[in-house]
Amino acid sequence: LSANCQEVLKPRDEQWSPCLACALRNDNICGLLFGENEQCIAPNLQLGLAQVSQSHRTALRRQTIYRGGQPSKSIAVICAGWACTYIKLPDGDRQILSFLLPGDMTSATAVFQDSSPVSIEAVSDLRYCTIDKAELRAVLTSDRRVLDAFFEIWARKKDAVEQLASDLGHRTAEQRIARLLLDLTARLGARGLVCDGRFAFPLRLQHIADATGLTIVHVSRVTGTMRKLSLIELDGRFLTILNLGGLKNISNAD
Amino acid sequence: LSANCQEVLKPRDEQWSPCLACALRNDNICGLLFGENEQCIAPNLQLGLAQVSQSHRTALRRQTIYRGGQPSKSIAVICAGWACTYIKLPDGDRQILSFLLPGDMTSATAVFQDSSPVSIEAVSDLRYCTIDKAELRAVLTSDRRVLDAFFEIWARKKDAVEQLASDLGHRTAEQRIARLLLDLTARLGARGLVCDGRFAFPLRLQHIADATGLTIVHVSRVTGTMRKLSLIELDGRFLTILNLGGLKNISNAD
DNA sequence: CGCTCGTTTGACTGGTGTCAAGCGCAGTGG
DNA sequence: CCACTGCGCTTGACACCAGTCAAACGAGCG
Repeated sequence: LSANCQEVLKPRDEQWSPCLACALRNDNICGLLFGENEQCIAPNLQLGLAQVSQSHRTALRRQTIYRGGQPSKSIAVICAGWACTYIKLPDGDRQILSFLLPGDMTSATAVFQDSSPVSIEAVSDLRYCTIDKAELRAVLTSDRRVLDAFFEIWARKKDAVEQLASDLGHRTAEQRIARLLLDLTARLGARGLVCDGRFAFPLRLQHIADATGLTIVHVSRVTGTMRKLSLIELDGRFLTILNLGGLKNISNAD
Repeated sequence: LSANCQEVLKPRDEQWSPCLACALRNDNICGLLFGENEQCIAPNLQLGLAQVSQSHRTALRRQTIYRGGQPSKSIAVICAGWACTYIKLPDGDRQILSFLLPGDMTSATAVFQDSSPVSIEAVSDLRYCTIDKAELRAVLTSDRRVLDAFFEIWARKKDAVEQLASDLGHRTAEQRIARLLLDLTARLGARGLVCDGRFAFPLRLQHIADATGLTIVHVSRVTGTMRKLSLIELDGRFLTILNLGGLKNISNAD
């Protein structure tokens, strides 16, 4: 197993120099905004793009990064750890709309708005990088490459939410959970964070329940069945996909 | 009752001169792109904005305006009638993501993409106006007002889809249907298409079922109950909200 | 008249929620 | 070292919302 898969985040243990060694940088929005790795010298760069300042922060699991409705001058990019976006329901329940993995950006549409109805919370201990909205807007309207990249991200997010809505409306508990696990596996795999179907898995059953619109009790039943069928191994800290074909079969992927 | 509420669309009956008399123009994207009514002279305008050409079309109910996945060079604005956006599920079912009312634009994110996974279908007989994506892109990147207006539309659409996901995951059949009816009433009301809680209602039970993730049988049961409780009157062509407070109570609005 | 479309109703089934109890584990403090 | 506590997970019994299947009705229409 590579070091990536075993990564356990200890944000306060180290004096990390954030972006210099970031393996994600060449693939996500950071590379575009701050330059590729080989060009990277200092946190504040001037690269033909307008200058965009960043500020790195950490959060402990369960901590709210952004409370829906409150004005905020910055958006964030996840450096390490997982977060989730959700909206609160009047009865105290919540619907998790997406899980943010390392390299993901928090709501891209928020760039042009003071506030968003969507809250963001750390799932695991978290390291993230905030970017000033105003500076980002300036870059967006001045550099066509950045604008295109953002539209690409918007479109993908939009597709994901629409897919979520369709899942919640039309799929069974088994299918929803299988699809969630497969989606996470694919997205982490693309970032090189999966080894032999195994990866660090900070979600509690409550997260899965909030994301799939189910109760924690039923999620427990379904994952229990999946384990008994040797489809997955889930021990609280790590998830292993034992039978990818079987899971895909359940998920009824189109 | 005003003429608006009784409007029955007969797209082929008349030689309409599309935008000259459009009551929606001053409130939606058309006014911004083509100019306000008093300035409107010809279908092709030059107004300080780049020139954007439009083309008016009609469709019969049930007709597909856009088939998801296929490349398309234009987006559309609904002039009269209702449409819906949906995604197809592998089992043949579909999830309706939104209903497009007069003045609404079809997926705004599609402006920067060749194709979208979301299909669009006419709910009632329809009159709509297509706008070339490339010309629109040019205006968007050159005129800041238009860009801002589009971001506003994007944000609202995003909020609506997220709200839909949360509804599908967490609300009962009664609540979902009540919320759908209230949402339509509010949006039509803002366009002046509602008189005393009454408006033309082209949706079949199947549409409501596809939008709420329910079966047509259950939708029939729930609307039947609402009728018996004198909350609504629904005779197939028109919907009347008889007890707005009662409906809102059921919908459990936040 | 016969057809289709949209709707309604009834009987039954089943997936998921609710309530409740209990277990294992990791801290934490004695 | 041990008891206590809280959190997360599991399991069982039961209830209920919504799906499925089936039949019938009315309206519109050729």
